[in-house]
Amino acid sequence: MKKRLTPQREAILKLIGNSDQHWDAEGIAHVLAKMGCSIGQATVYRGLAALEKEGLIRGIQLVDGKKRYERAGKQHHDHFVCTACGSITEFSHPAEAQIFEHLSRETGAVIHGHEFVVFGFCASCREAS
Amino acid sequence: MKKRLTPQREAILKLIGNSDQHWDAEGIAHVLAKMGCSIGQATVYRGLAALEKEGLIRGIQLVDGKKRYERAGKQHHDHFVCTACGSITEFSHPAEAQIFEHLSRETGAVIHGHEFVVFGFCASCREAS
DNA sequence: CATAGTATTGAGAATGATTATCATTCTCAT
DNA sequence: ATGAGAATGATAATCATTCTCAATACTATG
Ligand SMILES: [Mn+2]
Ligand SMILES: [Mn+2]
Ligand SMILES: [Zn+2]
Ligand SMILES: [Zn+2]
Repeated sequence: MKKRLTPQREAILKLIGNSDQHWDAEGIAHVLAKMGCSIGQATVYRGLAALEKEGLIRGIQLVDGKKRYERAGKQHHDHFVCTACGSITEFSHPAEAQIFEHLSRETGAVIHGHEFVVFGFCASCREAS
Repeated sequence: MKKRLTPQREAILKLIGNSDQHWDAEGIAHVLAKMGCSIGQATVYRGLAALEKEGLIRGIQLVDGKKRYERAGKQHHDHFVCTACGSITEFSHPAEAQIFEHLSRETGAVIHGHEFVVFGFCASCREAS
C-alpha cells in the first residue's frame, strides 16, 4: 500500500499550506488542539515527516534545535532570524547559485541541499536596542 | 573574579587548537578519557562554552543536532557535509559578502552571524554510488 | 598566613525535541 | 468478508545538553 493522506495529515497540511509561517511540531499540535482536532504528538511528527517526504511541505533547520516546516512551492529562499524577537525573514540572492557551482566544480561533490541561516537583529529590534 | 583556564579547559583547548577537526562534546570527552585525563561530561560542555565565549574556539552547527567546535583563528569559511561518509569540507566564496551586504541594506537588519551548510555526496562517495 | 567569597568540578537528575514500541484501528484490493 | 499493510495514540526510550548540589580550588584581602 501507499502513503495515505489521513484526516490528521490533511489537518497538518492545511495548516501549513495556508500560511506563510515556519511551524514546529509543538506549534502545530497546539493549534490543532485548540481547533478541536487534537492529534497525538507522535502522529504530528510522523505526519510531518510523511508530508515532507511526499514533497507537500518543506522542512528547515534554523539552528535552534527544533525543525520547522513551511509550505512547499515557494521559490527558493534562505532565512534571517532575529535573535531578539525571533522573527524570521526570507531572502534570496542570485550569487548563491555561483557559490554552489563553484563548490561542486572545485571539489567534485554533488550538492543535494543546503541550509543557509543568517542571524542578527531585525530592523525594529536594532532601533530598540 | 574572572574566567579561569583550568587544567581541564586547557586540555580541551589544546585538543581542538592543535587539530583541524570539527569536534563534538562526546568526541572530546572520549579522546581525553583515552589520553588518561578524563573529564566529567558537564565539565566538557561548560568548558566548551567558556572557551567559545573567550573566543578561543569557534562553535558551529551542522544540522545534525550536535554542536561542533573548531579552533579559532582560521579565516572565515563554510562547510560542506557529505551525507554518505560524514566528511566535512571547508569552503568559501567572495560572493557571500555581497549577499550579506544586500540583505542588511534591504532589510535594515544587523547581521551578527550565520550558518551556511551545504550537503550532498563528496567526490569519492559520488563515484562509489 | 587565615579566610571569606567566587569559580569550577563531577555525579547524577532533569530537560526538550524527537523517535521507537506496541497494541489497536483503519483502508483497500481482492 | 478478510487479510496485509498503514496509521494512530499512549507511553517509553533516545540523544544532546543543561541543571543541581555538595565538594574543591583559587584569589584577593586583611
Ligand atoms: Mn521560509
Ligand atoms: Mn570549519
Ligand atoms: Zn527582531
Ligand atoms: Zn563522502
